[in-house]
Amino acid sequence: MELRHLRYFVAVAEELHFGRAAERLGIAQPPLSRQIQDLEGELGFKLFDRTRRRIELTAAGDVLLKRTRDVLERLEDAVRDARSTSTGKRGRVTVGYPSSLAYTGLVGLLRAFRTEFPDVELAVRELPLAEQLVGLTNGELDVGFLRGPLDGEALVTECMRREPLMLALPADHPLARHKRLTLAAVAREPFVFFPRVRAPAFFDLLLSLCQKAGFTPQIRHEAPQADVLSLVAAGFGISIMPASVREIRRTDVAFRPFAGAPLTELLLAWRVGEGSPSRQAFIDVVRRVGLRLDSVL
Amino acid sequence: MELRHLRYFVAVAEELHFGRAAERLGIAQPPLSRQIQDLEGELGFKLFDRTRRRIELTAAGDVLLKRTRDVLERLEDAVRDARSTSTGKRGRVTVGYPSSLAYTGLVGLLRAFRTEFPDVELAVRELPLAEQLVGLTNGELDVGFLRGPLDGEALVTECMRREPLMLALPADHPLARHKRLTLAAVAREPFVFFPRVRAPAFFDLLLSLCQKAGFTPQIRHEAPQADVLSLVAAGFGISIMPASVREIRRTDVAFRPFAGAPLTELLLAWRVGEGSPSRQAFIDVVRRVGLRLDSVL
DNA sequence: ACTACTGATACCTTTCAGGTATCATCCTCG
DNA sequence: CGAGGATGATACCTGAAAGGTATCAGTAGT
Repeated sequence: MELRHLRYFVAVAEELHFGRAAERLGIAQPPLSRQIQDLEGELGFKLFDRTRRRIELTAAGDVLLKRTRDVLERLEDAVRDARSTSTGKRGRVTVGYPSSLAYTGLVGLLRAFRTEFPDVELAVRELPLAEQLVGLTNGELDVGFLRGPLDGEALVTECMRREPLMLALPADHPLARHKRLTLAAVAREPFVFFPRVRAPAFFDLLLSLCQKAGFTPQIRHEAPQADVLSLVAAGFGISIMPASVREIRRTDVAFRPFAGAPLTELLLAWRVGEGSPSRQAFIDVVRRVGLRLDSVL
Repeated sequence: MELRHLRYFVAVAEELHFGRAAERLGIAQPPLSRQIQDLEGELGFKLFDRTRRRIELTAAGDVLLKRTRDVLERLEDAVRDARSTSTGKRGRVTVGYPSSLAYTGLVGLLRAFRTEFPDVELAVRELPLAEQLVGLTNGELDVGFLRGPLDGEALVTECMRREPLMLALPADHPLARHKRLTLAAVAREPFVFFPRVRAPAFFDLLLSLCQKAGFTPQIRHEAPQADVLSLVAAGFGISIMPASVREIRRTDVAFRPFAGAPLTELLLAWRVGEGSPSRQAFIDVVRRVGLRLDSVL
């Protein structure tokens, strides 16, 4: 049995006239008769009573007609849905992001995406860089925002934002009086960093900065990214962070530029090769909308 | 698009391997590849990512797979249901019957039918003969039980029961003392009959019986079939009824045979030509089980 | 680098859907 | 009641396309 048989059957059942049904289907009457006969033969029961001049549906034919209409309709829906999915109008995107992005652009971006693709399910997960790399590689994440540099992963990256690193220190710290600082000036201060495993390349970048300034930082405390700021505010030490973290606007932490502060890149990354259309749609929106700082807090 | 494409697609999607899918389908691999390509071409989007050594479903393909499985399943169900209908295992039968049958065989018959065809919907309607004829002709009734004689309707009939007519008179009527009567004996009694339009042929049969006995009955009261008995019981007059009405066992009505009482036939009737398989199943059951008197009251 | 495996391509064969001509039947109408 | 027209079925032919065989091309694993 093929869809052809079903389509023909529905046409004949609706017209109750082989000639008109054939015309509607754009074929001649004899082949239509034969296809219906073939269908009846395969099914093993009659669909039409051909007694008298007019044909009419048998009880079985009537049942099959109703059900077949439903089946054909569902099939059309299925194709429509699949097509929507193929153009990214439907689907699911899983996005990873570092904690620093929560207040500095992510919300506006997600809002823009949802406006344009309301039927795409969005799953956002705050993850440290290392876990994002794992997720992107094994397919758990479709895209990730992460801070460079990356050392040779099989990922496509696009730079979304370029910003200098800044020194973060308690607002009441003596050095906070200076508008600008040098790394050498804070060589003897205790530092608060995130655990190296969370983002080794970025961690090593910070270390090498200190090395170049002629010292090795005393790392007194480690904390998940989001909590580093609180530890700094509480006076446990100072830290080095991307400039956008200022946007959180904590009054108990002072951000100060320092000499030789490198630019870091916030990257949008995804696995090479074909991805879901929804992923592509998300990437397109990010490219178009960018990471405008959210006007919150 | 044909079912073939869908079946092939499901096979490939499940195996994720053209070779194995082709083997499972019993065809060679190249035609399978081509059919999938054709399907993708017609749909306008890719169903599989063929990057690397292994193929995998695209997001759209995944959507289509789930939906297609559902569609194919529903189609199978539809065919199964239609087949059940074609063999009378499913469907609907509308049965007409005269009020006299309610206590004299119908219940047992319906019980037997329901046991054998639990999925066939039964609609039974108590109808006077005239309305049954209309219903049988226009298709509202599939089968009808009715009392002969019939004058030349386009119906197939089978005699289910043959029984004599009897005189029905109030239990306390003086004539009720006799075991047997003659029509002539009741010539001067008032009669209670049903309205002629309800069953003209049967009505005329009764009239002609009286004529042959040498009198014209005084019809004092008319009543719908079921109520005739009550009027007789109440002493409004006497009536003539088929013997099986005795089964109602009213103690206030006496039934007496009379000389020259003709046999009447209770017929099962249906319209000529192909009917629903359910109708045929019903007729078969009636033939097999017959109209055994119900053991009720 | 070589081999084995996978899907794609090229080309041929065969099947069958669809076309034309015609038949059988039944209904209608004079 | 006979003629004509309408309807679905049958017979037979043609062409598109489904399926087969042989082979290519790319990749992974040794």
